[in-house]
Amino acid sequence: MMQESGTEATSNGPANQNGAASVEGGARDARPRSVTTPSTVDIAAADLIHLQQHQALQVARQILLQQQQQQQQLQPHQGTGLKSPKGSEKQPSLQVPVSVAMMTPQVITPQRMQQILQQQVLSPQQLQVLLQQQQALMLQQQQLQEFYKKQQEQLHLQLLQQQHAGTQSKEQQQQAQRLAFQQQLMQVQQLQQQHLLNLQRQGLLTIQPGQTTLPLHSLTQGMIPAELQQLWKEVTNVKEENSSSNNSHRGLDLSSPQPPKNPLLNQHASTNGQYMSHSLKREGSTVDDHHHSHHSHPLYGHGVCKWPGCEAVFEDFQSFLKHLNNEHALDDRSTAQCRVQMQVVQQLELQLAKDKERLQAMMTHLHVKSTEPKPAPQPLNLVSNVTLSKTAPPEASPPLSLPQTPTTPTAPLTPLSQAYSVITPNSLHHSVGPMRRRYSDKYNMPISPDIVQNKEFYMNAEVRPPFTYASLIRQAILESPEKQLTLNEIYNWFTRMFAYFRRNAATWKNAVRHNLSLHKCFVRVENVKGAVWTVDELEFQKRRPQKISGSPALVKNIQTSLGYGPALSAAFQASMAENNIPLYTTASIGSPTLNSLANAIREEMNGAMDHGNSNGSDSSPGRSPLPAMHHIKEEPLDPEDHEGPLSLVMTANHSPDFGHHRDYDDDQGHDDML
DNA sequence: CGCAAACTAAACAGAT
DNA sequence: TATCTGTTTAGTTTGC
Repeated sequence: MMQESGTEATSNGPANQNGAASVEGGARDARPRSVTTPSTVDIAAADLIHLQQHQALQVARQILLQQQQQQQQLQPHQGTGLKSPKGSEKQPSLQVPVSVAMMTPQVITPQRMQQILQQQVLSPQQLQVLLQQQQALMLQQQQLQEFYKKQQEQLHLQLLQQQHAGTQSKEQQQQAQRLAFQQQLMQVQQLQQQHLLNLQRQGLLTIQPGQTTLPLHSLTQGMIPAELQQLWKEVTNVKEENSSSNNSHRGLDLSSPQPPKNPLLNQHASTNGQYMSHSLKREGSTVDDHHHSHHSHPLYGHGVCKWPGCEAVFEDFQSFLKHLNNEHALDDRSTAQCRVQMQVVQQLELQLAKDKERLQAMMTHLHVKSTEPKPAPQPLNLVSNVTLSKTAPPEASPPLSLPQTPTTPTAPLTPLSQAYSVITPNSLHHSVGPMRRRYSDKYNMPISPDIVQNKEFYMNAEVRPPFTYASLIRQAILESPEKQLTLNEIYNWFTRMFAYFRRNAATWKNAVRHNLSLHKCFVRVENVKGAVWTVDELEFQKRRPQKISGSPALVKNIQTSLGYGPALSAAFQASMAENNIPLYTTASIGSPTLNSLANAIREEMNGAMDHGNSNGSDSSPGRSPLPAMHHIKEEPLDPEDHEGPLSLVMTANHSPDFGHHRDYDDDQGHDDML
């Protein structure tokens, strides 16, 4: 009885209602028959990014123009252009790219929010979404701050050390400077973009062909040339100040050729530029060390100098350091850059703050008490307090699990969101919500990449993971050193990895057992101390193909992924590497989606694809792979042991969503299993 | 609508 | 005996 899961059931559906657009379909390619998603838009994620970058460049150019104008007065000649398109520098005009003009960037203005609210009464899920976003924003803010601090530190160091370093070619510096601006602006924009994408993903924000809402506004609007000019002035002043102050310290600096211990640098040396994506530090890893810069020197990664505008490659960190000292000595430009960046960041923060306030107000208005007044990164908890009239259903209990809300349909998201999900930082909450029972097969893909990446999320959020039990069990087993686990260990894995499984133990444990027995891919092996379960990968893979061939949509997805996947991921990787912003790449927010995508693609290719459509009929018993090892459970004739196909779609967007937290059931939660 | 897959519940049996 | 582990069956939900 308790289960009554019944909960909602209903709703679901309407994934597409709001104008969600299908990213995939559109732009990227015209798949033979693209999916059904008719609709709307098609702004491929990649396009979005490009667009933004383009805009960012434009903005940067404008800024540069301003600066140059000023500089020119001082030093008439300066030349050389950066790689960027010509001319930009000389012309005074601040041309705004058409694209920018068209976009009329706007963020989610209060009005927009209102619209959303009005359109559909804010459903609990939506609220959750909002809350999550808010959290995300806060996180981002924090990261920004960190980043900023680092930059400052760095700057300071450089100032001290290199004050004396001769002034090298101005031109070089100028170039670097320009690029630096561009990159930094882009970085900031990306931040916003993330936010936006998240919103879009949630369906709260819809992008339509005609009207594209892009985050740029903050830059284009927030930072108008005039402001920048002002900034520049400030900067120059500061620089002077610095230089004067530096003089006083200079003696010290000179004495020490190498920067006084810069922890950062030292550490980096060890990593030697290796840029590790901490986003998911898989296993061991210390808890959150992502803060520690040692992970990645902001200016050095992948053996490349990350100094804006500089892409020099270095073998070792030492070389890089030299380069840094020589080529990027601290001077006006560097200082200026930082200053500008500061401003930009501030602008963004303001923006974020505003949105945050809005959210708060909204929530308050809706009687939702958010626990998160403070920007604590605590993921997912906010929601907990939502006071919904709903009674917590035994099953999904979380307050949120509410039944239906059109917006965050179980069915995960519209195509659009799916597409985006691939690109956006998954970490942020996929909207889960309601999905009560099962998520479409699409989510059954091999979760490994995904699960790992969202690990923290699932560990803390009582969100039902969008994977089938079979997938989860497989994951648990594969993660174990021996690739085998006892039933109890599997249980433990579930509870450890998913907050969701800290409750209703009887139910899901039963399901686990059921799955173990039912699916051929799980092989029971007698062991000294009992029995352990292993995974017959072949069997597991076997099932996937069926689904694919079966559903056009899935097929299409895969095809898309395959077709563009590589390109996309490559592009992303490049782009990420390029602007790799510690902010984004690092932390919990992680943007692993790209990796996820890549991994997913890889997996799919390996598995599913090869079987391809081959058999739609079913598992051919005959050819069943040799029993890999262990004895296979003898199942003479199982009626329907056909395993389910895990569909492999790589949509990364499961929709987990925010967490409800544990406060709820904590009490009963884990104990049962433990 | 039918089918297949997944989920939930539960009965049942053997092992501890 | 109680609990755990495994197997099965049945009913429901969901997506295609």
